[in-house]
Amino acid sequence: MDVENILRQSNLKITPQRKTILKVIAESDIILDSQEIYQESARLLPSINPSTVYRNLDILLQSGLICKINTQENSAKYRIREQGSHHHHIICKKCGTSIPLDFCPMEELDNKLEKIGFTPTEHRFEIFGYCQKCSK
Amino acid sequence: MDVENILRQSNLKITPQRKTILKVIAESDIILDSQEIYQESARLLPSINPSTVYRNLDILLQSGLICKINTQENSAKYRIREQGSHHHHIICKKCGTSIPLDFCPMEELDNKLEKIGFTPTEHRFEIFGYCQKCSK
DNA sequence: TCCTAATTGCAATATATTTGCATTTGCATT
DNA sequence: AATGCAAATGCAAATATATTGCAATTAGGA
Ligand SMILES: [Mn+2]
Ligand SMILES: [Mn+2]
Ligand SMILES: [Zn+2]
Ligand SMILES: [Zn+2]
Repeated sequence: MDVENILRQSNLKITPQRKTILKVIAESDIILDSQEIYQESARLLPSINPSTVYRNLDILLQSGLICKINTQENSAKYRIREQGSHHHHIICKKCGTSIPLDFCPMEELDNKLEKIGFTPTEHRFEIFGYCQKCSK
Repeated sequence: MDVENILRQSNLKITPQRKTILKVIAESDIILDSQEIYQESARLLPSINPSTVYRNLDILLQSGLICKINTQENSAKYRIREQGSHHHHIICKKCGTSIPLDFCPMEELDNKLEKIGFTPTEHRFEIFGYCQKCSK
């Protein structure tokens, strides 16, 4: 689906700025920080302002369209959140409910692993416990 | 072991500032951010300067005495790195080498899980791949 | 087309962290 | 114990990152 319809589906107003920002994030094959998102957006839409980028990152996050990754570096990174993409689960030991997570620990480790020369191929991450209903 | 000997073991000069900073991190039962580490250090050693805290956090990190955690919030958090404490592994599929990690993804998720009312009891995190030797 | 709330740009502000530099200090060596 | 010197510190200034108030603009439904 194209950026415009994705925004419509989330009941977000369609503005050139918002479309550009989401497009930049969606079409990047690497995770980007706010600076990079601003810079690339400004290349496509020179009049765009950093505040607009920050504000839209918040809105897109809240709408669940993007994910925020906290890396080793000092600025947060963002990536598109595609349904059906790689993800992990929280699993309730009582009722079996499986809640998908929008967080993958690998994203924070890629730098570190590269430094020690380790080439990851698979990983496993699962959280077990009790969901809200079953903890009561 | 006491803070002074830990520093000596890592060939770090022993200064009142460094001792205080490490003590604050070591004796806290929660992970602290740089501000909190500065504030608590300043309570014990009023003359200490924020720059000194930042510089020492870097040095202690490099020496492997503390771990840096990247949380959802805007500032990094730190905790002591105790040998034998909870940790995860990187595992080489060829030679079987198991490398311990000083990173636990749970630390970044505790806030998020609490918000959705999930009470975690166990978790699993493992990375598989090829170590430096075996990738060649 | 009109209306209104949402969005934007801009400048000011806030917060977190880094850096240059002069001074002080830990500690190895005499 | 005195000396020498690299390492560490304090301080102020600089950077980097993110937020906010406000007036002007704009999207999109009525
Ligand atoms: Mn799933
Ligand atoms: Mn182990
Ligand atoms: Zn994953
Ligand atoms: Zn863990």
